[in-house]
Amino acid sequence: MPLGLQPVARSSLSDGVFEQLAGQILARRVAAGELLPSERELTKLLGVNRGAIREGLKRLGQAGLIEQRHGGGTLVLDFRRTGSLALLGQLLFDAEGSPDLEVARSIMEMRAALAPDIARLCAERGDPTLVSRLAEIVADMRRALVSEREASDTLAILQQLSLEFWDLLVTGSSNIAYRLAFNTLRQTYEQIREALILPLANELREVDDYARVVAAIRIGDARLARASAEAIVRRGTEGVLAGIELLGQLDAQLDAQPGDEPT
Amino acid sequence: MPLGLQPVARSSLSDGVFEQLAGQILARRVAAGELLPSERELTKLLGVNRGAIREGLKRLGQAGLIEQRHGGGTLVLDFRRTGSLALLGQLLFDAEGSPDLEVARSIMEMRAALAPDIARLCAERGDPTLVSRLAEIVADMRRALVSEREASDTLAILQQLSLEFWDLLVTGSSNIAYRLAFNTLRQTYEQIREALILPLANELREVDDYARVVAAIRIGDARLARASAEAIVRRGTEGVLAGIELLGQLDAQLDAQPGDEPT
DNA sequence: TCAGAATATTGGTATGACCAGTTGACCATC
DNA sequence: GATGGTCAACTGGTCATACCAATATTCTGA
Repeated sequence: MPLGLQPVARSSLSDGVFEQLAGQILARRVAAGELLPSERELTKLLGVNRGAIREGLKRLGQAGLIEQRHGGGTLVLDFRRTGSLALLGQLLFDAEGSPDLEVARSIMEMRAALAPDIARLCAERGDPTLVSRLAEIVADMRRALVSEREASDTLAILQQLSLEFWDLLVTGSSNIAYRLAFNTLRQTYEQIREALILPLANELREVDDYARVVAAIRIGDARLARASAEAIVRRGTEGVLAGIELLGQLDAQLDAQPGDEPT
Repeated sequence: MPLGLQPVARSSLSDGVFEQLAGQILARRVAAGELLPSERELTKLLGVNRGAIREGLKRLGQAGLIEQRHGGGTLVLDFRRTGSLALLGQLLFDAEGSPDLEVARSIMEMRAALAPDIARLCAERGDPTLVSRLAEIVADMRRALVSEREASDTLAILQQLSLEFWDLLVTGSSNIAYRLAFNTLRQTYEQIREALILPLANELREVDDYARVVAAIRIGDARLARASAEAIVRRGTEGVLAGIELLGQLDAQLDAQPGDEPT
């Protein structure tokens, strides 16, 4: 009885420092080029000791949001020029917790651009054991489709299998940049995983597409692998873009009868 | 008289902690699943106080290399599954300072996959001011080509202009994921910038290709923009892959008469 | 044999001190 | 007026020490 339990989220003070400051910067409540309050001031503002402040600031620096200058204060950078891909996760949700549709769209677009090339490389370099493992996943997908679960359960399972499928492909591509980018995209993706189940339904259900990719890799046909992978992600991209379009129209309607003022 | 001076490199102790530990982990001198020495031990091993250790560890955590568990030690993660794209820079050079050709190849492949889609989005969404700025860059490239500099200077200038060209395109694509990925790739790219000048020569000199991309964006022809961008990066990718091939053969020859033993 | 308590170890937090760069005001010099 | 030096007041960087909180290990007694 797994019960779907998860480890209780724990977070340190420095995590809180990081998230709060990152949120402020990404929401442009502090402009690039300005100075952050000094570390000693931040201890008062945030109510934690200086060590925690510094740990959080180091993370902000690594994320490309700030630059600490000995004696000269902490400079806020323009994250659009210096920010790292890891910021996608922070950008996906605004302060009120509602997802940023443009960010979601961006992620889907990047996925659509990378996936075909990943499959291509996989076909050029892929090894036999990889192919058999991919085939197993496809078989699992087929089983999930014909099982007598509820439709939403089936989709969730397919989504999980699909993730594993792409994970294997990325590994098979032997491209460390793809591997690392995939890690980041996946982490971000997890945050909106459930919301994407329905928009991605058309992509997830077309198991034949996945089978075509596997077949192409098996015979080392890079061009076919590429095209087949493109066919997969196209369905999903279309679904998500359509969903975003819909939500955008909804927002527009809500804006016609505004509730609260922006800051 | 600019003299070609650069800001003196400075680095804090926690930077040193980060780099040393990251280097060890990325070089697999500590395996995933193992525990790092405790913070108190690290203070002795590295000769710095615990605050600096912790700041460095926080950065390692953000980079996806470790996981700190209250009371349970610091776990080394498998960076291939959890590492962020920002690690590319660390991975590009090994401990002896020689570049990892596979990493370089990965970067070029990712670039080749993203560039066409960036141009495509740019054509779909690009605004007129963008086009005029792009046209200026192309004009500058033409000027650089016909000027009477040394060939290497010309290429360096072209390389710089090319970077600005792509930077503008990325901005025009209105895709935050591309933007952030570009930042990271660019930072890594800077480390081997000079070494890439010659392999990229064919790409840099074909200014007409760049002009075609601009023209396509101007008329909003996404398909043409995509194809033209692909033509640009293909030249560079081929050049670099050929160069890597060459170096690989060289290494193989050197390995035939080994000099020192691996650790 | 094994639950449960005691202990050691680990990361998390707090404080206070001092070092080391940066900045700007002020001033002497040229 | 421009230049360079001095000084005080910041700022981030480093250090030592203590204690809290969670986990791992050992010991103990039923």
